[in-house]
Amino acid sequence: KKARLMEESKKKRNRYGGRAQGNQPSLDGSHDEPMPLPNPMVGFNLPGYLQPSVTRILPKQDTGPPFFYYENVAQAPKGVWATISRFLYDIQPEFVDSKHLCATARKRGYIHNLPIENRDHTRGLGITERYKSLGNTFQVDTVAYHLSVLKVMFPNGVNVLSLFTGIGGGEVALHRLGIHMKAVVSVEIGKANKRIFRGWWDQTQTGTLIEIDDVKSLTDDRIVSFVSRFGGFDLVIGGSPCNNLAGCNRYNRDGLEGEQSALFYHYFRILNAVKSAMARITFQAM
DNA sequence: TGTAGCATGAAAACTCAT
DNA sequence: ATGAGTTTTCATGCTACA
Repeated sequence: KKARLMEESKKKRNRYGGRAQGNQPSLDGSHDEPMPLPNPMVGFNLPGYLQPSVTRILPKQDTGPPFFYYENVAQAPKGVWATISRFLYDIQPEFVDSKHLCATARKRGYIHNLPIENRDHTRGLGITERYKSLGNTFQVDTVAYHLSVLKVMFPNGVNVLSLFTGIGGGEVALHRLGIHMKAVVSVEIGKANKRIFRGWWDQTQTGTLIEIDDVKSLTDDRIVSFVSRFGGFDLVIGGSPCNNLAGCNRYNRDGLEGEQSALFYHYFRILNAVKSAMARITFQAM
C-alpha cells in the first residue's frame, strides 16, 4: 500500500510539474528546490517581538535605487518561490502572516456623530466585486510596516511605479505612513479597480497619477521616458497575479507559467528596465 | 447583461504520533 | 526521519434571477 501511494504521488507530481513547468525549462534545471515556510510566519522581524531579528546584507548591485517590493501568496506550488527569488537577484522572500500585524478579531463599541454614508473608498462596487477586490489587495498593515523605512529616507516624497495596482493597497499604505507621493505610474487592467483607485487618489492626493492598462504595453521605451521625466523611480511595487498559484484554485493551478501568474515575468522585465534606465541617467549626470 | 449564491478538490503545510 | 490524519488556501464555473 505504501509503495502504491508513493508511486501515485510521484506520478501526480510529475504530471503537475510538467504542466506547471510548461515549455519554459528552468534556468538551472532544478525547480524543486526547497523553500520552507517559517513557523511562526513572522518575517525578518516584528515590532516588540522577542526573537533575534535577521540581519541582511545585500550585494551592492541589488540595493537599488530603485527600491522594489514584490508580493504573492506564501503557499504557492513547490518551486515557485525559488524561481521568483532566482529572477529577483536571489533575494530571500520575507514570509509574513498578517495576523501578527493586524487584529481581525477585536470587538469594540463606538459612539460618534459622524456621517455614516460613503465611508470607505471601495464604495460603488457590488458586494461580490468589492469582496474580490479587497481579497486581492495588499494587507495594508503589513505592507505599511515594511514600507515604513522609506519615511525618513524620502522626506520630500517618492516617485512610485505601481504594477498590478488593484485598488491601491500599496498607495494606501504609503498615505497612512504620511509619505507623500510626488508621482505614481499605475498599471492596472481591471476597470472597477481603476475606478476605485482613481476615486481615492482624487480625494486624498495632490501628486501626479498616470494610469496604464496593461503591463505588456509598458514597453522599455516608455519606461525610459518616464524615468527621464520623473528623474527615476524611488519604489517599484506590486504583487503579480496569484490565480494560478493559489491553493483554492481547482481548475487552473498551473504554477508560475499559468496564464495570469506568468505576468510575474513582466514585473521582472519592468524592474530591470527601470534599473538600467536609471543607471544611464546617473551616468549621464556624471 | 450582470451579479448573488452556491458547489466544486487538491496541493502542500501542519499536527501529532511513532 | 517518517507517516497518517487534519487544516488551510489573493479561485472558478454554473445557475437562478433581476
